[in-house]
Amino acid sequence: MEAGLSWTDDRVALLRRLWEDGQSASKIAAQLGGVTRNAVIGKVHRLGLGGRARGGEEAQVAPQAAKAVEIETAIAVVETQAPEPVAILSHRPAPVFPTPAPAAPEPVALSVSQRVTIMDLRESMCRWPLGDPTTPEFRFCGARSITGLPYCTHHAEIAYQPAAERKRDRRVASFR
DNA sequence: CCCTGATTCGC
DNA sequence: GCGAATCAGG
Repeated sequence: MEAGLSWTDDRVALLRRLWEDGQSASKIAAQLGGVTRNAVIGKVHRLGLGGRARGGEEAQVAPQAAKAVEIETAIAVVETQAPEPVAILSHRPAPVFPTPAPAAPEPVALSVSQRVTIMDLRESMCRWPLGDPTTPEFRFCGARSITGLPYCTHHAEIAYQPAAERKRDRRVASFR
């Protein structure tokens, strides 16, 4: 389902854009998907884009890129620090996807939802998707993931339900 | 330990 | 051409 990942014209174009925009290799790799930061760096050099961040001294992040990251981070921080009204749990908005069965409201102690953009998502963070991937509001859970797994304890329970049990006790993972 | 890019070199 | 391994550094 995810085959043919290679340096197609559009992927190269995106790579160029992001690299020239000052994004780091690892972040670019994350956005491209299917490649490591090494692959990105290797490609950058082959494209002759290398030597960025040079010019005399060490220029870390491009101003505009820094600004963008700054904003993204600010958003993440705000959403994280915001009191996150516990009440919202008992009064949540309608699910994005149709919910066939009532599906138990998951009384789980969601306490703090990190919510991070792909920019801030790291290996040790829960990769459970939140929201519509096609919108800028899209986020990943971001909570501390279980070592060796891509999800936090909460989402791992949803993601890895025993086949047998899942058969009858099916619950809809409406990505919320 | 987290991260960064740079380089090498077998494939 | 590709990218893992490795290196050098913050």
